[in-house]
Amino acid sequence: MGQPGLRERKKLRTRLALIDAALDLFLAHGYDRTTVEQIADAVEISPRTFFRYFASKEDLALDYLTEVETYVLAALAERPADEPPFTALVNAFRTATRKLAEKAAEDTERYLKIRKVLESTPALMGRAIGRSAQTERRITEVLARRQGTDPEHDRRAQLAVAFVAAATRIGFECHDVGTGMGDLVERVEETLALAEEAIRPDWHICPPPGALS
Amino acid sequence: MGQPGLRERKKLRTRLALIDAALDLFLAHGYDRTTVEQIADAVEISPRTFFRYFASKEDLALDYLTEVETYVLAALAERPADEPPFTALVNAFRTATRKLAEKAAEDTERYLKIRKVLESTPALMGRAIGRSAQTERRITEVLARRQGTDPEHDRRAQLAVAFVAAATRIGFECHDVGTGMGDLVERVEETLALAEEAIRPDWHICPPPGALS
DNA sequence: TGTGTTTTGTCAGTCTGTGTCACTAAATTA
DNA sequence: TAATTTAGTGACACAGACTGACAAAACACA
Repeated sequence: MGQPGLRERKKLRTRLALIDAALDLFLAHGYDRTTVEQIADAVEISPRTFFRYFASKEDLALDYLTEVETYVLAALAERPADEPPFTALVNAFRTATRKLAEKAAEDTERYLKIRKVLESTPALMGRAIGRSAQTERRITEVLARRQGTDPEHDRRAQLAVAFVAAATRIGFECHDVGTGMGDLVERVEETLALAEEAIRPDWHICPPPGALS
Repeated sequence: MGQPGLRERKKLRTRLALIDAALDLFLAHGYDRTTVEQIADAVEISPRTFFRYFASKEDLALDYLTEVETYVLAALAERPADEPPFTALVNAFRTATRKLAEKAAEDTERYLKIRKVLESTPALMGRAIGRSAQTERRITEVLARRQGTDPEHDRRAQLAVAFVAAATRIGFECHDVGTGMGDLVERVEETLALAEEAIRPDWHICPPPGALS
């Protein structure tokens, strides 16, 4: 049992082939004007099988993004327990962004293609942002657990996550995809620095007495 | 031309009838299990005509929300020019929320129904958040014009809008729909106050020398 | 009342996504 | 190695969202 098994390997290959074929078709003809049938044909599988790999066409385009977002969860778990929450978040998003930029060329290329598709398909961009709100919830859970608070009611934690996530998103948005992954990390660092500048240094460490929970 | 004309009035009536019928069906059977045909039948129009009133089923469910968001644009335009940007934003979101809470009972009921549908349909909630990101862009444009900066590059403005919008969203989220519109304003006020508490009082008024643009 | 414009319905069609069933090939067991 | 179980696939049928084209109805106005 040293190998993942023949079946598993083939599945992974088909999955990647679908993503790559789809992204190229999206870039060539546009997301909306590319049909599932065309994608399936390019990989020589039946359209029915396409939906056994991805729940929807949208799913194919956005799944990789949520994967990236989970890096933040991993990075946050690594932060020392005594780090103030806002700082820990900023550092976690920083680390996750760096990790993305340092991936294999093949992976980053895939990522850049997705970004390009997103930029030329506003509706899809909206869906991506909607999804990342879901990830924010999970990040908030981890942060709240760290603080020993209830994620559903700790509004400071919710705010902190929303702030840092928004800053990171803005950093990504002002990164020019045309330049490859080169400037991405810098853009995000800059924007996170701006966010840190905006926040009171002592915020969230100890809630002022009598403050709203 | 004192009246909007018979035709216009009938169109408005049909539009509202569609929204109300749809919301009731959504609440009774769920958003996904309600078909456009059922909604059209309830109002006695053909399914084809439905799509002349709304671009999509999703559109029917979310259009009213974007309408609410535009209140912020109106409120921001009313803020005195010498108010610091972050304060102006907070006040604009405050005013917009109050305006929503003070609408006619019929309108607020519609709004509460939409909220309930959203809560029971995560996918739809995601779409709503994705759309509001679009509104954030428009708010940023107004704020940047106020400051005389370029909305595409003024990252402080982008951050400020994202922060205040996120705080407001969190305020809405922690408002219990079951209690009617009663506590909504308070919840949002509380959350915005928390956000103000988090931000340096002098932030964004005058960028520190040598800061990143 | 007649005429021109808007709105609506009908029909046919595309595309996404799902349920079902039979078939093949891998994995497991004897 | 042979028999058996299991997973992945293709083919077919179908529901539901949405669109384009054209004809019929409803309306506004002279």
